[in-house]
Amino acid sequence: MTDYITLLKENDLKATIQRTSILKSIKQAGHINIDDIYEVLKEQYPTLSLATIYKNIILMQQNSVIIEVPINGEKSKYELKKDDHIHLICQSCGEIQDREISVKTKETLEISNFQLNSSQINLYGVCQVCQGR
Amino acid sequence: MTDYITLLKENDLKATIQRTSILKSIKQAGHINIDDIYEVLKEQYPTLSLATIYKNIILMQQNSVIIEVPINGEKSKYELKKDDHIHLICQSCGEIQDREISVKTKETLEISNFQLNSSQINLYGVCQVCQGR
DNA sequence: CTCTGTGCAAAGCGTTTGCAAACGA
DNA sequence: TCGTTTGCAAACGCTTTGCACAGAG
Repeated sequence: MTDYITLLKENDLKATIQRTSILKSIKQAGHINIDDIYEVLKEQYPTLSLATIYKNIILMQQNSVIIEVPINGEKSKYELKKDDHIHLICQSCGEIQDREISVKTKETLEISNFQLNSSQINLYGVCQVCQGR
Repeated sequence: MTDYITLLKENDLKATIQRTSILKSIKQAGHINIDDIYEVLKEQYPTLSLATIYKNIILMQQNSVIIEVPINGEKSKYELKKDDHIHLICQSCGEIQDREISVKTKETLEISNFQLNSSQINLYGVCQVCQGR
């Protein structure tokens, strides 16, 4: 818990129970959308409102604590901020796995005349578990 | 025009003026969102309704005539269907450029135990024009 | 103690739906 | 002609807003 408090303060945000809880639910799920955060947290905090989640998701995005993951045809999910990475999105079960962007891949993405800030790589397919069915 | 009629029929869709016009506006813009399609087309077809555009965008997506391009923090744009490619998204002017995915890049994205269907690569940065300011 | 954050309810908007009339094949 | 598509208006559902109260620093 303490680590989320620190994380928030480092990014100029007050540490409230709502915010640390949201971060906790994101961390636990890996990638999660707003409705699911609400479902998870309202058990523990029955008075928590969706509006609060929306406000904080926007805020924590602006302050680089979390990152939006837009997914084809679905509501965006959110993940804790970390270095750019690849998302393996299973079209069968919906699971999202993270993979490092290899040095080789990075090199091949250096495009002349474009000053690259961040990269978003989503690979859609079928994960190992679902292949075994 | 004829080519859009063919394109639609090849994909099991009736060729209506609304549909060919939508495709024309997408082609011309390269990447465009629904509101902008509406803005462009209502000049020429004042009775065209937003509902019709929504219905057809969904339909043409399902029938693989067009592709959705989800963009961080913005409304999705749409492009004519073509092979997977890279989007260079300028965070300064909003322009989107397409680039081929090189064979080298493709190779580095072959991930074991994942059956890859399609890839979505968005690179956010500053385009050449905007760098020169 | 002060200022920011929360929760609730209402407002706002983008998107979808139902249906009669128009249209494509 | 027959089944599909369109346009309109209403309905819907997600997201945002305003405000009084609670809570963090």
